[in-house]
Amino acid sequence: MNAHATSLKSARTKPYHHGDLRHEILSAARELLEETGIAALSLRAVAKKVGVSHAAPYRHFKDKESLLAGIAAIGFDELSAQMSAAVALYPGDPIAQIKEAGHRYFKLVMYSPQSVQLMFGNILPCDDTYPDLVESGDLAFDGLKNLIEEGQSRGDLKAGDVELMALTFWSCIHGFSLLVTGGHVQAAVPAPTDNRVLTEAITSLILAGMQTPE
Amino acid sequence: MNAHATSLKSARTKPYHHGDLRHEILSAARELLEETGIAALSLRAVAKKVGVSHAAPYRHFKDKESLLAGIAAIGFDELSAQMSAAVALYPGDPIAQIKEAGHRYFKLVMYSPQSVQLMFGNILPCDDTYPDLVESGDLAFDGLKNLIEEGQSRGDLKAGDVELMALTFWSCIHGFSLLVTGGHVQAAVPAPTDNRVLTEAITSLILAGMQTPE
DNA sequence: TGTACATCAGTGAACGCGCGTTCACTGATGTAC
DNA sequence: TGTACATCAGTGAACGCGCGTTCACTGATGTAC
Repeated sequence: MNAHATSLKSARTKPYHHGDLRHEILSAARELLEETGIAALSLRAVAKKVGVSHAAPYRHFKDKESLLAGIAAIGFDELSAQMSAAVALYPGDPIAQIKEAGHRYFKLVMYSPQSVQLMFGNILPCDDTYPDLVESGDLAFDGLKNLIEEGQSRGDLKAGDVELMALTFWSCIHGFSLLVTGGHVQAAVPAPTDNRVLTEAITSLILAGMQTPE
Repeated sequence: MNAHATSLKSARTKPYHHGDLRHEILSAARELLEETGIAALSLRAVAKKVGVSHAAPYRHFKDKESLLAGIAAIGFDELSAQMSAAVALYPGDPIAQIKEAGHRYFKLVMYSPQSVQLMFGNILPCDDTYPDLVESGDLAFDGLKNLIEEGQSRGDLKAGDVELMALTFWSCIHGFSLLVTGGHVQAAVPAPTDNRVLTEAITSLILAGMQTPE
């Protein structure tokens, strides 16, 4: 067995230096977060999942809250990416873009409800400690406002307070998504059980009040 | 000092038997919950706040989760009371009743966001362990559906799927309330800052799509 | 009315546990000569 | 290319802490006679 083989083997089993521990920690933490909930998420469990000593994360994160902020940041990035994708999918059609954005927002909440709770649930200090997070949230909201403005200028949407219309739409999708992940919708609405259909219906209903009559 | 005075004094300072410990525990727990959040709420802190040994709560609650369920139940009772009050305030006017209910829902979330999180946030097992809770949630939703049906039969609201309309309205108010308590609305909407006005505006906007044109 | 006794409600010590964080360390890596 | 050394990344033992829960107990209450 030569030196090369030895190094390969040790690399396979347990290299001392990890390579990309920060990202692996974030990734494992996101998985654990969704499995266990925010309250039960511990740095030690994350380190264990990655296969690293429980002190290792402190090389990459100041403390536990800083790790949580990192997770939230990824969530906001994901949200922003989904919104962009929705816009790209229906160029020049703001109504379709808004509907698609709503559906993607919903899917994101379904897929990672605990992350959303972390992003919007007042868990992290909102003030100034993590300015990036506030900015990310604002950016997503600005995107929605732009879509509504575009819809208005094209005559697809009624005139009206853009902020208010955006907030109403966001509130509705946000609330609906949380109610579904909270398990309160299956009980309330026996049919249709297909959430894709339900999201579509709700989105249409709320847009109905904003769209110009044909 | 006779026996009566002694008993009075000991009653004032520290009676052995408490009288209504269950309710006092629930009350203290609700306050602590709103102060510290669900994750940081501990049975020991509740007992301390009431001024009782940390084993005493186990006389009245099987375990911590059972106490949480008790808090949630109070929250649902409160919600139900507010909805009834809203209906009673505008007899025969379902639109006004719905608006008032929305505003009261919002105020309830503002006043006790952590309780709401406990009620709707999938913290307690939703299945069968606490059937009262599921039932309470359903009752509130049924009330809303009744209002919408009444609005439809009076010609104030458009015909349409009652479940869907109720769910849309609920989602919107729920989401808006959570976004406000999460601190995401002041940032997004600089004015109007008065949440009463904002709630009214949102409620009207969402109802606009459901109301019959005059 | 008084007494014995069962029942109830709260006590305080103790259990084991997992947590966040610190710290002196050690192994790996890269760089200057 | 080889060697010395600084820097970096991860280790594992240790810290103090607060937690949920149990348990034998004790003080208070109510009831039967």
